[in-house]
Amino acid sequence: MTMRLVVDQPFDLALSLEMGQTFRWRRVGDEDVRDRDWGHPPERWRTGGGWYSGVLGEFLVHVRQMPGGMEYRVGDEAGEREDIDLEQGLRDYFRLDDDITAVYSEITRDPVVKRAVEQYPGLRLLRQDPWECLASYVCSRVQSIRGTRGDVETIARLSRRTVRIGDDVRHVFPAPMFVAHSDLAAADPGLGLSRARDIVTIAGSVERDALPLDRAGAGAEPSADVVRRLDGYPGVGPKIASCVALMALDSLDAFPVDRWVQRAIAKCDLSEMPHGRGRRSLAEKIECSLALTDAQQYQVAAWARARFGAYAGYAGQYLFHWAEPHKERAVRGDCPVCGPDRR
DNA sequence: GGCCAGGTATAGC
DNA sequence: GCTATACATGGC
Repeated sequence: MTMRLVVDQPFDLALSLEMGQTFRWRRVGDEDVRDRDWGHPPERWRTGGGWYSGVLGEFLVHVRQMPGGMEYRVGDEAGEREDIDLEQGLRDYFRLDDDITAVYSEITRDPVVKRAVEQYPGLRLLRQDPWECLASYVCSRVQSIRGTRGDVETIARLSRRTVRIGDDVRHVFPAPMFVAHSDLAAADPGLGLSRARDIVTIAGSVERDALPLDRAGAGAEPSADVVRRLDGYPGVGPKIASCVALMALDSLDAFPVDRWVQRAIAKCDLSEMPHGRGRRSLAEKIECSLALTDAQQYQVAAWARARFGAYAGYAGQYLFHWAEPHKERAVRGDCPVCGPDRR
């Protein structure tokens, strides 16, 4: 049975699912979600009508965009559960109760963010499962989005628990316990030893104490504190910690700084960027795409909060997405201070 | 073969 | 606290 969900604000399903904030959605019928050619105008990649398959908690869901909202269908196991409010579950996952118009009016005060929003309207943050989000972003460490998808799917198979809609069979993402006592490195050689080891270690830690990933608890404190705590997991630094806080723990002002966001920020007015203590100013390092220290990433996040406001994380997602198709490599020799980029 | 990918940990200053 | 470097794998 297919059901409808009304969405009365900008909402681009394909963009929100495929841009690389989450890694387990697939187009139904395709073997894989292929990387889009983001450089083309939106008409080129907006699928409109195609079904997507994703696993939310225990359930398999298919969704597709329709005029005025979206349609969805679920597997039998979910259809039989009358205690589950699927529609509300989807509204929560897609953050449809966020007032995206209000978000836009906040973050588009910055002209660079404004351009990004105008180019990719309807890009939404998602509210992901914290443990899956954390494991996924450890996989994403210095890896392509495509490769990350493969690794996350391999971890999912560890649960050995499948759900299906028709021919579409997917795996439920395993609880930390399964991963903690698995040989992940053997299951996924492509993941690499260090990432596999970190994920297994984190799984054990979360199995013993899931409090750092508790959404309700995180909601009560400043995002900077949430991020700092996640930063303590092995193989997790400021960037991954910020991603989890933003995309799973409702810290909408968390601001992950990766290569792309750093490149995008270079286009912003950096006059208010703190100088930093190093030989080069923080602004210079950003303009020249030099590596930032952990402390400097936190300084940039604080700058972003001051500049973009309480929804700085939304601004960051638009900047991430906007930077990628431009594919401008770091400054490349025209930086008077640093010379050729060395990142 | 070289460069790149939604970074992090570590040694050395 | 900052800088440079190793790390591990696959795609182009």
